[in-house]
Amino acid sequence: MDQFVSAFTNKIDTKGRVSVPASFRTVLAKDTLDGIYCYPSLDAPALDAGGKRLVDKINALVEDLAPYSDEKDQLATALFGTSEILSIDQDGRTMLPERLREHAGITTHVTFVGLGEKFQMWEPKRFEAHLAGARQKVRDLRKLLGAGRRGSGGPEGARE
Amino acid sequence: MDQFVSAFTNKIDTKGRVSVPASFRTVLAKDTLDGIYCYPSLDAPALDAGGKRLVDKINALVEDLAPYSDEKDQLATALFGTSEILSIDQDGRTMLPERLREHAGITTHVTFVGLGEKFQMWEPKRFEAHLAGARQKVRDLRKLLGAGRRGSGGPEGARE
DNA sequence: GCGCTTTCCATTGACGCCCATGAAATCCCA
DNA sequence: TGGGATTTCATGGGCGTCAATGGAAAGCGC
Repeated sequence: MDQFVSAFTNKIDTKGRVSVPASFRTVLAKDTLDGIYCYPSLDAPALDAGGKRLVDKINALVEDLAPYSDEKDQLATALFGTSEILSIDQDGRTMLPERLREHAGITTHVTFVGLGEKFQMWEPKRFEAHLAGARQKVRDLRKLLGAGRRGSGGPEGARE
Repeated sequence: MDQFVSAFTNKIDTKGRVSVPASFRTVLAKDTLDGIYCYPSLDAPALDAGGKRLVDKINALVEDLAPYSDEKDQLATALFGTSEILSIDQDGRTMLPERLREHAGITTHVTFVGLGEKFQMWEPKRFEAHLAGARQKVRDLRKLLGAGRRGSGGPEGARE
């Protein structure tokens, strides 16, 4: 598997370490830059994270802009300036800097959420709320799109 | 990693020395001209800095302009004329000349901000404000960019 | 000699590396 | 197919190393 899938909640220990879910580590190993590329989500109290693929994507975005343009510097500031390369120790744990923890409101536990080519880290309670909202949105959307078909309220195609 | 990433705030000591963040030093070491190439940002109260790659890029930019044109002279003056090569001592510290500190309003602390191929130095408070603006701008920008692609919620318009 | 700059050394706290433990999942074999 | 043995994972803690910072010592010009 080369995608981040499913959700896991792990504990932050007294030294500030958290285990990265084993399955995520496997994905990162194939896509690595020797660590986790991580930055605050722009519009959610969460952290976006991924491997080299994610970095390449961001680089492409920035490279597209004219050199020495205001936009380029601003984009680079918002992306690279707020990012961190999180190292993973040999036991598969990482440490979240204060700045990142604060953005996500993370204190004692972290929920890792797979989103395919990247993943997010959430404060567990907040993620629960976020998920509930997201699922409601999907239900609404489906009503509009798939008025003809029916899965009714049934099987959850998502995670839980 | 061969890019300047993340942000660090370090202190200027009584002798005017500041530690260059270790991760930046690593990048510079691979890209070195034995020091830091540094000049006042053109449109921000900050300092732009980098290694050989940055110098090459600036050269290319200048060379692109018509020979003997006013633009070329002006750009060359604005960039090269105000630049400095900052040395790094064996403990990884450098010293900012008065002229540069003044341009950025730097007094007791310096925030080093990675922008990928180069980095900037800011007075911490000013950077905070600048960052808030940059993030907002990127949010707006993304709405524009993402509007054309996949129906709204699709993953990866940019990030998030 | 005196002030200023540059090199070297010392401190402290953070982080990486190593090993240990216990729980859960997996495997294996009767 | 069931149950014990083995492996994988998440978590805890001790310890050495390195980075950031402060201060002392040594070179240089006036």
